[in-house]
Amino acid sequence: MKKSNATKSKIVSAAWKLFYEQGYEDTTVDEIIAASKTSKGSFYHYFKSKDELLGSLSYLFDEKYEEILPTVKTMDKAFDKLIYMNGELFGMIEDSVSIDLLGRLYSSQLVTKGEKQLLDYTRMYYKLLREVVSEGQKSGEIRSDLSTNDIVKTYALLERGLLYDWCICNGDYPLKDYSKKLLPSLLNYIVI
Amino acid sequence: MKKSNATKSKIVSAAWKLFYEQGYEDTTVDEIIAASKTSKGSFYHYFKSKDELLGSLSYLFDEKYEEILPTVKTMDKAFDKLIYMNGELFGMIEDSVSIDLLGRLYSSQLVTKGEKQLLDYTRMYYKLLREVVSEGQKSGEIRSDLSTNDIVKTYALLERGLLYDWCICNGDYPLKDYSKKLLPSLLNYIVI
DNA sequence: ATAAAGTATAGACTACAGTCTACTTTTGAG
DNA sequence: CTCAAAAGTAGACTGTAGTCTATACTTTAT
Repeated sequence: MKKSNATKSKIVSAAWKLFYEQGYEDTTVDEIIAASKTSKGSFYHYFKSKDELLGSLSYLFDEKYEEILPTVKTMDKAFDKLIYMNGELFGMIEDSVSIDLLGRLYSSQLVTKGEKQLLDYTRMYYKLLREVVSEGQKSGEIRSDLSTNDIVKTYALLERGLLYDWCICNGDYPLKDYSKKLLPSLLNYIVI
Repeated sequence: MKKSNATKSKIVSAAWKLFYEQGYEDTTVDEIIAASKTSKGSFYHYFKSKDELLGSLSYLFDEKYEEILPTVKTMDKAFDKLIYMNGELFGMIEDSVSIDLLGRLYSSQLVTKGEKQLLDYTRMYYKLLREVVSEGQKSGEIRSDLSTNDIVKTYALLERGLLYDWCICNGDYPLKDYSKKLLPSLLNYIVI
């Protein structure tokens, strides 16, 4: 087990390098194992499929949330926090995530037999959302006749819907701006 | 061109039969052409890919809309029409569409190089939505500071979001009921 | 120390989506 | 009616994701 993490991360970094250089589809598993000097056996030991490797893209969202956490703490309205978080996330996605890879992620999460990282409720993404919503409920700003989890699930559903749409339209409109126009209206139903 | 439609529909019906019997993934193109007594050449003449064939599932939605059209006409509020249409559609999906196939459809539409049937704005689905929204705007029930198309796009986005979520959760909650709770609140922003 | 069990690596092999090339049938312009 | 272009059919072939079997390395238990 000693070398395990070394091998796994060699695979991961080679894969992401290739994905960004050539696109997901045009990168073969054989290329990944050649570039990382590993083998099919190792690759499929660590990942159920090529898609599962792609799933780690979800955790990029968490890094962003981690990064903006301090700023979020300084804001007082839960509603504003949510809008701000969405803006930062979508801005980051627009600027630095390949739409090909994002689309592949959303596509593969629907059919994968492996982990569904998008639904991993232990992720920072969900943790922070729960916190913000729960506080908003305590302060009376957000309705309490719905559970925190229900509201978080709905918020996540809306973000996924926006991202799904952006991907299926090949990113031919500005994601962050579009969401800025739409999300606040949609979220109105959670405030009192 | 005489036999063309015959061959195409032999392929289509064999394919759907097999998809429902064995699932999408477990049905091979070779099986489809064997069952339909056609050939690889024909298959790929009519469809860019196995996924494109799956795309015709979208048109099932249109049939439903066609079916409920008379009832919709009898209703007066645009808002009620939209909610009713959604209920009927989602009810039909819940009852008679395999979630495996729906998930595959939503998955493949994100990555297909072929037609994106979900975005085919000539479909009955979009036609009827445009009609309802446009009438609602004329009667002053729906806000007119947004274009009919923008509102229709948003409505479609929400439905896709709801369906994406239902698929990714493996259909482990009742789609129609869930939407009945959520959609009216979300749609509030389109009414005056 | 050594055996046994568990974990990791290797690469040959398989299954299947999709391509390619050659052939056949249909269409329609003159 | 003829014949050239277009549309359709056939199946052998290719590329690649994923499987399988064999071997090597690591850990734990006695």
